[in-house]
Amino acid sequence: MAADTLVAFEPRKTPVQARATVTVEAISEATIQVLLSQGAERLTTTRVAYRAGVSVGTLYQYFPNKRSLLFAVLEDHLEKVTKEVEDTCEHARRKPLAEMIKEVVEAFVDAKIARADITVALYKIAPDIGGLALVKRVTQRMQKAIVRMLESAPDTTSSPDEFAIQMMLAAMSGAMRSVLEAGGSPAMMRRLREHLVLLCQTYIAAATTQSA
Amino acid sequence: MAADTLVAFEPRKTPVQARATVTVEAISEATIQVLLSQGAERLTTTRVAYRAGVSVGTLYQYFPNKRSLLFAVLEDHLEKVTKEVEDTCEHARRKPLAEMIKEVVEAFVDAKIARADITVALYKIAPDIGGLALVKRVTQRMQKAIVRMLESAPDTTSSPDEFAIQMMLAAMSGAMRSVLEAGGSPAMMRRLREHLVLLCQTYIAAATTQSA
Amino acid sequence: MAADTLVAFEPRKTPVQARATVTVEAISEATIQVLLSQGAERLTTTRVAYRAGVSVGTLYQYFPNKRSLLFAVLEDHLEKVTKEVEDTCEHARRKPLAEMIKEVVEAFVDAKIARADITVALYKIAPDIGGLALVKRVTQRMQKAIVRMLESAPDTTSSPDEFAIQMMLAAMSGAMRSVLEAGGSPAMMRRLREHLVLLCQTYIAAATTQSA
Amino acid sequence: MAADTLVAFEPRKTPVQARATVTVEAISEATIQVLLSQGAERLTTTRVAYRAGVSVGTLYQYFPNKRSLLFAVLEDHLEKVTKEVEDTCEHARRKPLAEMIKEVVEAFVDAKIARADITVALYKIAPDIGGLALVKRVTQRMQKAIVRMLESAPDTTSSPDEFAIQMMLAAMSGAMRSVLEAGGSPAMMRRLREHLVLLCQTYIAAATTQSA
DNA sequence: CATGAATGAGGTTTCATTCAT
DNA sequence: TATGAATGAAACCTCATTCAT
Repeated sequence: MAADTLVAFEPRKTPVQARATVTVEAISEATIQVLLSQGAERLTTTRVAYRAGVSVGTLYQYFPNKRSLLFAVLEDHLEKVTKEVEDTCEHARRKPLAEMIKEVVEAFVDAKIARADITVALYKIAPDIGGLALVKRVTQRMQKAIVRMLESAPDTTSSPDEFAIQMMLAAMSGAMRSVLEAGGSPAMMRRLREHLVLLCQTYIAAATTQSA
Repeated sequence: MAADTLVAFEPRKTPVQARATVTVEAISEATIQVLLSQGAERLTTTRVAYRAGVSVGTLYQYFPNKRSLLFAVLEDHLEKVTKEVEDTCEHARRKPLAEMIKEVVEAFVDAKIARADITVALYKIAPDIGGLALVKRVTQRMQKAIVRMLESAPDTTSSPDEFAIQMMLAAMSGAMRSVLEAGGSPAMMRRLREHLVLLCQTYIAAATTQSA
Repeated sequence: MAADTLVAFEPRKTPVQARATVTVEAISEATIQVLLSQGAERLTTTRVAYRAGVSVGTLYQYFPNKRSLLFAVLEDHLEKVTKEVEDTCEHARRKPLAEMIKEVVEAFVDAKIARADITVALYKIAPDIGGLALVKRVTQRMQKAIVRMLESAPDTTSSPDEFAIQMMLAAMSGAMRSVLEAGGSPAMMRRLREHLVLLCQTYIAAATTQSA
Repeated sequence: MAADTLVAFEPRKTPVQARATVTVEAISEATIQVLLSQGAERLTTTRVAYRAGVSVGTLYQYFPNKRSLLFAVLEDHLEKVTKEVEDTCEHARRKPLAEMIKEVVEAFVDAKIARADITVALYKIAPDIGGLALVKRVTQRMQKAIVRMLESAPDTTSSPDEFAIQMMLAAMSGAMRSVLEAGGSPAMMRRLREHLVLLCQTYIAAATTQSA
């Protein structure tokens, strides 16, 4: 499996019968199960199919190859997290800057923590399937949502510094990753949440001031 | 290859002879070359040996298995970065807090950027070889060095918040990773450097104040 | 797919209804299309069905298995060529020997060239489906037709040498095959046509004389 | 297996140790054995390796893929036949035209008959491995050899008609193929031999006269 | 009758590792 | 000690065929 370009890994066949939809769902779910229980190197298409209760052939009816399967699962996960951040941005419009940052960071952290195990599992496979392109895509979506939100802030005049937002996102996800991969305790997670809010708030405040 | 426990993957034999040292060096170097030129999935022991100008058999004389080889390379890389951070911490003692942070962050960023390609390549293999344990180890070393440094700060009274330092390290490496993996331009790197300094300074300042 | 014995691979059900005939026709046509556009190894029943605009299930209603499908297509092709040769033989009765040969050879060559691409495509699948038996069958039909024709020749006394006719057919189809597979140009084809006439005429003349 | 272009299918590794040479030989031999005993569709790399008494891995050390294996075997066979024709051409120089033709045709027929089973087996796989290019190559070699031979003929003035030689070769191999595939008896083979000589002699005589 | 989801045996190929030379 | 030939488990993926809907 080589992580090539940003190819679309759409399911090879769109399920038209109800049965098929169930099957696709089962396969995706099984992929996560196997990933969690066996690890990335033991994740084989055969095993996934077995876990999903279908034959390998069936798996390959819906996913042209292993990468597309992993890609779909990763995409699904990132989509959920991104959606939550976007929604939060929408909700937080017109609130004070600090509050905005707080809500976004918390939404992000909570989304990741809620799916902690999947998140960690996906970290491992992302490089193998060109996850970078995907990550870039959702990062841009989040950035755009945050920019829109910040533009509605009542207590700032300058337009938001896009680079700073990128930095914030990078720091935020990077820190999350480090902690999640290290397998932090719930208590740890709570402190992480608080501190990440603080970190982002102070940074954005400083960056905004500076670039103003 | 499963990322099991924190087993030591020390080279099987300590090279006492000059020739052996050269060989080990050549193999390590070849590993990086292959990793960079062919990617993680095309990194085979045979290919590495070929690139190093030795036979597979010889490779296995110095490394009991593939993981130990990759482990050694990763360890070497992390060691260098960590050393540089530690040295910088030593040098920066008794300077003002902001200056301390600046120097440490810059040392870290510069070390990573100087070996950008290797760094990115190693990101990909780390999960496969239990790189987490290694990362934890060096993170602790850096944390300890930073704590020692901060304790010598003339402009703070409270002892440094260890958790905050962890957070800072996590944010710092996480942000670096995001940007490096995205393949940022040199200009991007320069801004990254500045902003990361700013981010860490404001965060540590805030965290120190808060926990005081 | 093993090329077993000379089993009849008749379509599983005789299409009594018009709709069925259309379907069978479409499937046969699709088979050729796929063969030409994708090659023999990419010729799958699913693909053929898709190209024909029906489901695999439907395909299997009319052809018990893949071999029978290919067999039918090959049979159809050979039938057409053979028919043309037979008709020509009928038309050419009582003409001078050389003229007879000329007409038969030209009929054969023209039939093959008119369907050059199909001919070449079928060469590839014939071995896989026991095409030999089929070829033998039509060769015998052509031989018989030629014998009947030659018996009506006004300028020979001896009855035709059956072996020589076999040889002629073998040489004729073999040469055609070589040239078609090599992808000869139209100009090449024209010369081939002339020379093949010459070759057969001289050979038959010699063989007739000799065996007389 | 797609019959792509005229790629060189050289063994991936040139055997340097004596053991390796033996292995390559065994694999090639086993390929023919399996082809003869099991047929083209049952010819799998696993089976070949097993028959050769080595592991699949070993097979793939010397042949990068299945096609290259079959290609090598086909090449070897064609080489032998071609060599025999070339040698015969050399020997037959300065003899009368009819004698020349006779010797060449007989050399060709004999070479094919001596390896009848292999020849037939190879007919089946040739299309799958781009055998056409190979056939073209050896055909050209034989043509060239024949031209050189004919130029030394004492009883002709005009230089030989290249197209006619091509035709002769096509007819000759085509007829051989038809008869061999039909599984002719030894008696049949003997008559084939005689008649093919006659066919070629008369044709070349006619073609030479005509084009003169 | 038609559909298309499901099957699963089996094929090709890779590659970490061993061991006789 | 170095070599590189040999191993073989195991991975990915295809496709002819069936059968419930």
